[in-house]
Amino acid sequence: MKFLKIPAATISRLSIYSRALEELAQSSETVVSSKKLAEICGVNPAQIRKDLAYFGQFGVRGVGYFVKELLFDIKKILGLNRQWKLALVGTGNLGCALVAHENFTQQGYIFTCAFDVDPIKVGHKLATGLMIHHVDELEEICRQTGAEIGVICTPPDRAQDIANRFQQVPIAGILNFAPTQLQVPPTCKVENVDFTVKLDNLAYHITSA
Amino acid sequence: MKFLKIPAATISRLSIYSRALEELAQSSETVVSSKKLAEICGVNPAQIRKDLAYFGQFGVRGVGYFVKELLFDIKKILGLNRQWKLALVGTGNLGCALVAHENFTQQGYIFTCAFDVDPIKVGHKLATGLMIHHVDELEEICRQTGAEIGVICTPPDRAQDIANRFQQVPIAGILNFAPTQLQVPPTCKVENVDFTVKLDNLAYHITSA
DNA sequence: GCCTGTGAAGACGTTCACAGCA
DNA sequence: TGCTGTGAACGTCTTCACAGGC
Repeated sequence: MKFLKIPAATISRLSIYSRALEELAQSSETVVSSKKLAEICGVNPAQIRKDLAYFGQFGVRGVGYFVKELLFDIKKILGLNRQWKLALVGTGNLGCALVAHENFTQQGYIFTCAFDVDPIKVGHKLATGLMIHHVDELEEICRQTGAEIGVICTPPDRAQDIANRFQQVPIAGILNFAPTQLQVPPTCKVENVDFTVKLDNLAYHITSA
Repeated sequence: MKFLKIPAATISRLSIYSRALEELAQSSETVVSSKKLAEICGVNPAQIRKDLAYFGQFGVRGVGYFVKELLFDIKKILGLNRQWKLALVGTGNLGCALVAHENFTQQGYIFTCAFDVDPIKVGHKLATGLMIHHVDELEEICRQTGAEIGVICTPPDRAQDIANRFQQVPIAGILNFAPTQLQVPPTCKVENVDFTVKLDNLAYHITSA
């Protein structure tokens, strides 16, 4: 079924299903129907079945889905059945908050290196013990530590330069917190996390309500 | 033209256009074509014209758009021609990083109050001077400070409770950083900022590339 | 000639409705 | 009976292509 093009929205929902299933597993639920899972995740039940259908058949007709099995399968689909090594660039408030964020580690995302341009920071360690290197060493240290995903927490005017350097490593994915549209080759996947856009959405909806 | 239903994606793009136009204005560009703006924002030129068409006619045929005028108009559409008061709940690493975030203030988003449950934090001030109140006082202080948008930076298991309390204020919009699907009445608009979902997207795309 | 504004066409994603099976 | 799996219908968003106007 890998031939069909899978909607990006499907992947995001799988991630949400996975979280819901983890909670269900902790509540010792063994079976869940698409209807119940849909309620928890706030989507249409048919949507869940369609999303899963892209990857195979995971349920039992008349019964539903076995929570642990489905969780395992979804994690495998998403590639979460292993650890992912992250490289942080920009150790400001936000960058530090991310490194300290427990959810990441729980889900198998590990920061293996951190970078900054501030000479006062370079050579020192973050609260978690992670050493801060100068951005000039980015390519070398990323390769040494085997970083696979880059996390950009720099001011917007520095972000594109960092994205370019990541291509030299090369790094396959970038999580971009800088409010800029990065230009990268198609071999590199970028996901933007854009607080301001989200706030603007709220402002618009409140204004025109 | 307000009768037509406007795609959510259009609003998000307007926000991105607005940022691009701000940069153009700073570079002293006076006119921009949909083609050029599209390149900067990484979208189709027709998309930009369609997005704007929902709200009126802003360009000059054969010429393009006047940067400052269009910027002004888009900001007005989004409701960014005024200040917005934010209430922060959860003063962990992430919450503190947000309060300190300069982009917010620049765009007219101001934190007017902060809350936590930790008795060690309550009564103290954040680095910006913002006093931390106990969550029990949320409704009262939000009303006093006129907070319009709530920002949830609590652990996921506390997020729904906070969302409920926000309804009592009432608050019209929530920016939710907790990895949970909040249940709220239709009068309250929620925007989720979900790092883990984004990382999972990267993991998936890298894995199945 | 050039670029916007926009109806029409096309692509895409979601929901329906029911067949298939425990 | 109950719930999954799925083709078909539907609705939405994006892109095309060209008319309209500077």
